[in-house]
Amino acid sequence: MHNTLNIVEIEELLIKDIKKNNSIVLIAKCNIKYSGRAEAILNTGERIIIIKQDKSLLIHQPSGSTPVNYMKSDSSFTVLSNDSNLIIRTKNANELIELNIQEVYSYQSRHLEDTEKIQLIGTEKDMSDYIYKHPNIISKQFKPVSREEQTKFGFIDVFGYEKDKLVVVECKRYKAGPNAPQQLRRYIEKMAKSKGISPLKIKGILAAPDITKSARNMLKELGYEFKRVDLHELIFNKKTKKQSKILNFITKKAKNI
Amino acid sequence: MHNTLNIVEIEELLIKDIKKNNSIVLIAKCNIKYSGRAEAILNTGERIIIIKQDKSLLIHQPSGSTPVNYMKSDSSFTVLSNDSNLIIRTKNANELIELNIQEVYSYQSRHLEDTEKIQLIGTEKDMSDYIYKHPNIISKQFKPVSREEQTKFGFIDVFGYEKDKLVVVECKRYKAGPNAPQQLRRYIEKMAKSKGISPLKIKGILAAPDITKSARNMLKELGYEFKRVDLHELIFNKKTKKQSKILNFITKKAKNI
DNA sequence: TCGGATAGGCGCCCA
DNA sequence: TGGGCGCTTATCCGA
Repeated sequence: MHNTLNIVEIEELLIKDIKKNNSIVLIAKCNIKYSGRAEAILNTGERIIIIKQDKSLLIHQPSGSTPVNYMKSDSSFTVLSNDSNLIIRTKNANELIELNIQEVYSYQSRHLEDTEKIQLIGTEKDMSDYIYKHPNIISKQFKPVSREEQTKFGFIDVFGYEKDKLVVVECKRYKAGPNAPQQLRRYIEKMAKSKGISPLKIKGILAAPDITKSARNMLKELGYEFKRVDLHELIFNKKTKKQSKILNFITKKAKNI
Repeated sequence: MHNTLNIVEIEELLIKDIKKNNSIVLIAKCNIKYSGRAEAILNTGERIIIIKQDKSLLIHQPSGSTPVNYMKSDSSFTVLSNDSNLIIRTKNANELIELNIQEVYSYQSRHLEDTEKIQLIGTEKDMSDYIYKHPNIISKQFKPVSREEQTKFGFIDVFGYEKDKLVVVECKRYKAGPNAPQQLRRYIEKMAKSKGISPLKIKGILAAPDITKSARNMLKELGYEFKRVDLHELIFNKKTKKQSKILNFITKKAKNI
């Protein structure tokens, strides 16, 4: 039997740390009820519980990368002990979690200082930027006009023309599925309607590294084109300063596990 | 200045705990590089780092409910110390995270026992089940035939007929957006094509608690119907045994924070 | 394994 | 605040 921490002491710590806007990590045996957008129960097991200083709650099982239960930031917390159990009730506008803790194996808290934001390269936005700057990968005639713009027809990744024909480009970072041709169709039909022209007058291009078979069929039936564009390849073949800095992983002798 | 733990000791603990398939939680100051499906850097800040026993990695900033960096389960871990820094390198097939830890404020580990799975009620599947069992909420004539079935036309939520007219129902748990009418359209067109009939011969119904204005316009243009169905209301008005058990939250006097 | 779709999705941006 | 949409989406389920 492992050591477990005293429930009443943990209760005091929790109340103090939540008030002080500290982040808290518990390792504990608990069961959970959730009521809100759906209803859920999770029977007793050992989990990692995080209460962040923004008043969000995360409960993680020992496997999987998504939390099994969670609450958004700015939730309110109520703590009480009951015989040998510790109950944490977390509420926000329409949701409620009741965490019933039987045993606490570890309790850690600290106010965390972190003002940094992640810098991410290789998103769909980067892909549409790339196409905007290198329109020849779409076609020699393609002249882009706008990118990532919320037009009155909808949100179009890259928009431009070839000679006198309008062109709408929809980008996907990964293999395009059946939703992609539909999205393209929707933008084109809205644009055609708005401009009072036939949708057939607008060229649709789906730019993605790959496409599923049924999506390809759909695209063909709709009269649009698939253009293979693999952002990852383009980045690796033509590293910018930004990327080369990121990719410059230090390599040293290491203890492999 | 807070106490910080000895980097070399932490290195030893990490190697031991990863080998022993323990779950590990660190509170530490670190910076992070990621390379894989995208490229990312995150400069130094104080974070919560979790290495789960399934060999997944999660790094959480002090706010927000999604991890800022992460790796899937079954990744491999390499630990090394370098002057006063601890480096954890996590790899899987196509991805790499390098975690450079400057200070460790807390280290906890334990093998967690948890065989439970969450039981969830109120999903879209529950909604299509409900419609299947209570077809009158769609219309008096509606006779459902199948639900949640991967037909050769696609994955249709509820399928049936009214007298001699085919009916396709698409369910959304919350307010339907512009994608919903398109999805309905896609299923109906595929079905029409497959059966060699006109899409106009098939009735399309979008069942959802609400719909955005532009989605409503789109739906109208396509000749489909919106049917307000709010699963949450239905569940609350007509609690089943399962739900009433879940919703039976213990109410006791509590210390509000 | 791939494909298709949901998610208690989350988070971001923009009207 | 709501709408629209990408996400290192993750996760589930079926072919």
